[in-house]
Amino acid sequence: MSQTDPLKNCKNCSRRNNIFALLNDEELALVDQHRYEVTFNKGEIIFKQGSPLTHVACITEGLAKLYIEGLNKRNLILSFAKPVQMVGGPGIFNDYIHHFSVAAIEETTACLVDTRIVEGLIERNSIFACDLLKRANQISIDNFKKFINLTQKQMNGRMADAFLFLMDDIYGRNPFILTVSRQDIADLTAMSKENVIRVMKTFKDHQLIRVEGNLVEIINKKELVRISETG
Amino acid sequence: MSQTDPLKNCKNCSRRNNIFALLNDEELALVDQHRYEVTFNKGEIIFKQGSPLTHVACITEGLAKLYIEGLNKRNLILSFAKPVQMVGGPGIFNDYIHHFSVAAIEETTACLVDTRIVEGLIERNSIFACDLLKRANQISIDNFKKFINLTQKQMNGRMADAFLFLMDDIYGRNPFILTVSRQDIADLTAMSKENVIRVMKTFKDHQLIRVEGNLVEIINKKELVRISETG
DNA sequence: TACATGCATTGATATATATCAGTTAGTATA
DNA sequence: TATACTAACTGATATATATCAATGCATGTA
Repeated sequence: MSQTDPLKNCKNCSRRNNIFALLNDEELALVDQHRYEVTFNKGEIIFKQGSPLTHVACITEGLAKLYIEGLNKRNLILSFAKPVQMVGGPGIFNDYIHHFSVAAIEETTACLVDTRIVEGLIERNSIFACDLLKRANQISIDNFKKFINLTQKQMNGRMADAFLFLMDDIYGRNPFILTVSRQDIADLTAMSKENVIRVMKTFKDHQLIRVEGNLVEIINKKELVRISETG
Repeated sequence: MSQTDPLKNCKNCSRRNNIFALLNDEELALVDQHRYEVTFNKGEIIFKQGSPLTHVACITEGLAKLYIEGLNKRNLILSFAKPVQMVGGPGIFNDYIHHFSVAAIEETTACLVDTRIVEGLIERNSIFACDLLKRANQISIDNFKKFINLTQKQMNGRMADAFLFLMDDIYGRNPFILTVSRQDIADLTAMSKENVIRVMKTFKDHQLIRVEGNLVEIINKKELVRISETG
């Protein structure tokens, strides 16, 4: 499955985030010297909400979830991170605290880069800074959509959204192997896991999706989009 | 009410956002040359969601609401902007579209600054850029709290939050004159206006708040905080 | 004065969703 | 093999919340 790519250094890395193309060789070498490549087992925490923010992560393999630990042990999944996404934290330039947790859903490899290095680059390379600002803005825009999803749609609409999101943005293929649990989908859609199962059943009964174990296929995308849009 | 401050130019402006202190005289003069001071009547739209983003606004007087226009004519208020807040838009560096609307709740004066000027400053002044990034990050952090409020608390908790927010962050005094409508509070807490009224009544009955017309006083802040925290 | 308009309010009702209790099935562990 | 454990699933019930319909109460307007 994975290539025989040694990921030896940032300059030749085939799994690096686009943002690093904005750095010159010297800057890239600096990043390279201050990164740690770590592989996390399924279920392991990469960043823990409330802990000091010392590194940002660049996911090179696997899949991780970004989630807020909320009230009464309930979580809210903000998003997932797959290769080659960068998972920073809004704590940068602020309180240097992680404001959400990140955990590996599958076995996940990440390069951890010292935030001080990132900050140095922001200060000396304005193109890099602009790109980070652009990314922060894009996350904001995505959050607006999520706000409407979660507060103005009911369960069917939220679930339709979730499946379209998983297919298009996370797994990027149509029959896909669902590596996230029902509870994760519940945390993503802000509903109970029981209702996740129930809505999945109605989607199955209405021939919108096909579910066989962990294999999920979107059969009627058009209708799912309609459900997602009408709430 | 308002000072005899002519707001003549950015350099001497007593109502300018802290971020402009990071600019030198030349940069500040550039901003000054490309700003338009406009007063909006109550109810008027300052920025309209979906329209091109050409300017950012610095509120110098009054109060505005930032809201997403969602499904079925329902709005979600993200936040309010009072003096001396800057209201940009995450569309900067992205699609140059407004992703939320901004409307005056009271008569509101704002300086509109060309985004191209702001972008130029970001590129040439890294301290300015870092501060903007910091602000974008802070908005993200605030949004996380909002996510938990809206998805994991029920009506009483959300309303308690709303009143504490209005007192502490928006009006900044205790008996305060509520210039936002019941519908606005509904849009802020993602509930129906009828239920806003009902919960306000129970808060009144339990001696948590005092309401007389538009005048609201928080009587039992401690209990409101408790309700907010327990959901 | 009479009328329209918009906001605040109230009560009755419908409904979306969570919770609880329990079953099943698959997987790991002793 | 037996046991424990977790995740998936199901049905019954409780409850939070929205919706609907109506009323009052301002404020402005013909």
